Amino acid sequence: MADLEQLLTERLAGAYEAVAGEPVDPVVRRSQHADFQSDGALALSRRRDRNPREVAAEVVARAELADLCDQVAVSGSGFINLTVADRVLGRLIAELTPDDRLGVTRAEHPETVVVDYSAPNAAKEMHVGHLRSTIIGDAVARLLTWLGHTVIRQNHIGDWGTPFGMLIEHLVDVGEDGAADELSVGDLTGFYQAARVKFDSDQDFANRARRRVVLLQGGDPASRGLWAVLIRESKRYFAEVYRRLDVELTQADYDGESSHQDELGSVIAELDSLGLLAISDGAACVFPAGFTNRDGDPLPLIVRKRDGGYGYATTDLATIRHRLRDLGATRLLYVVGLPQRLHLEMIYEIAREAGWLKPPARAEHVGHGSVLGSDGKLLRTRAGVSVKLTVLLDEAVARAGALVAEKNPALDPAERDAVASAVGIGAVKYADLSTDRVKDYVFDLDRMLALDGNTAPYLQYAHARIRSIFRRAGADAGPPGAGPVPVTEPAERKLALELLGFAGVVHEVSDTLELHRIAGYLYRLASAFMTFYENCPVLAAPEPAVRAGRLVLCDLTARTLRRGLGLLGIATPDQM
RNA sequence: GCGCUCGUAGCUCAACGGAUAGAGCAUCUGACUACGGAUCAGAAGGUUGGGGGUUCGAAUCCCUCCGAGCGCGCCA
Repeated sequence: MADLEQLLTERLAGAYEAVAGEPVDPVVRRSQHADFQSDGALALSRRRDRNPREVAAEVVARAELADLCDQVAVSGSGFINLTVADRVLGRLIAELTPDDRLGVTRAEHPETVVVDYSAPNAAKEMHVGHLRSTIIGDAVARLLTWLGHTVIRQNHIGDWGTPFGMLIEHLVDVGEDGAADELSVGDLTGFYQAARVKFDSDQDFANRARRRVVLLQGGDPASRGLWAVLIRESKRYFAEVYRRLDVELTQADYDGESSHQDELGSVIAELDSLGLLAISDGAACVFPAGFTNRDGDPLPLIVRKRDGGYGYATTDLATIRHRLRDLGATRLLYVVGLPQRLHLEMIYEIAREAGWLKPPARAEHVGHGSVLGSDGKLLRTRAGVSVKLTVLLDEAVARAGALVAEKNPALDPAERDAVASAVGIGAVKYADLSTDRVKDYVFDLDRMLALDGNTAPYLQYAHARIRSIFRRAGADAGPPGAGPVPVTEPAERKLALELLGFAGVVHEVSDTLELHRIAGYLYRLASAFMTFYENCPVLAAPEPAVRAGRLVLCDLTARTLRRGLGLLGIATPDQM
């Protein structure tokens, strides 16, 4: 089944082409003034030097819309307004009902997509700075997976580099068992800070740490063993955070910096053989085209430091080469904060110059803004450090729990905890995903957990209400009607039209990755349902056919909310 | 200095180049003898930071100025 917008577009496109002698685009979109509108006549009239209204009238006369639209009106300025017939809405809703994909077709050209997200640092606790990448990346991965793409999730954790010298030495000091105890309680920050303090205050320790880095990077087995303990404990901790966040990142998705260390030499050799390498101030650099520094000189990416060591830039190059050459990805998504834009653009450019990144493959920076505190600055604790993610989530869930206990005291405690988690975590995620991701936003639990407006609890409540109808209806709900669904009331029409719009939104977002458009859609859908719910009795409908039809609308709404929120990684409890 | 991102109602945010710029909160008015009032209906609230330009049409695209945040060679 084609979606409604598509159906109307096809009809009108034919008429436009007949009038114009050439294709006209765009043709049909949703409208506040009617169900749909077409503005093609305006552009066309300009090209033909004709009155837009006359052009529109001619198009309408040629288009065969009578079987789809009750009403086709031409505005004074040349807009064509389309009002879809009730029976058509009813038929399309009936067709949509048995489709468990809700009208969303799989991608015509499935591809291999790498989604790089979350990327916390090993041996450090996750903080609010990791929140957005983790949530956005997870939603992107869920969405593209559902559309039929082969999605490779990559958690590029910071598990390599100079800090590990001091961390390993501290591990030696406290003993492996002691360290495991210390780390397993999730106090990674304490462990890191203890190491840091010693490094800064104890000259002997600092020297040991530096030697340890050399040993580690030289492949010393004992050092690697100790390093592995730190990584193992870190991953254990990350897994717990991901479980709480309901984020689909697993052991298999780790692709840390350490996993590309063996490739660095070959990356540099390859760049050198291509003539891309230059020595500047003793460091091996690549100067990608189109980048300049503050003096207007070419801007280098340093791939080998003066001391012979490698930095993150080289690792990033090895990683992008691996993803393109070995994994065969054609779409690389870097879900990383906006401040890293320049660095990533340089990496992409070098990958192009090296011949690794070439069409149809492309790399996209799915950049996002920051999480701010109520003062409008980066969210920090009073002590000035980043807020721990677990602290943030604990508070969200606790607040949600209090809310649930107040609003629905009858819920048994175990159920209440599950709902509190779904609502609390959902609220945090939804707040992040419901605004344009390039903008910063203020972290405000009061607003996130509000029961009115564009929030997760509002959408979850709409879903729970529908589930409640079906619980109450019980067995006598009967099977969904097979025939056309009666759609006559304004509230029914509005709801039906929204339901038919899901596929369009999902496909649009799969391209732009503007997830807030899905959120906006779901909010409109939930609002339309709430209005319907107030105006159109379902179980007490005047006649059986209407009742059955309204149950179909309810069912479809619940499934769309559930699926839509599911794509965003947000749970939908049956009651709350 | 150069670059990136942003600037929309009192507040938080929407708006594929389309008509009269929409929601929620806060403010004011209404609606519980119907399926969960965690709701719904209505009112009021705007020179889309300023100024130019392109276009039949600009919050959106281009230029410029103002303001905010962030980047710009050996950290990640």
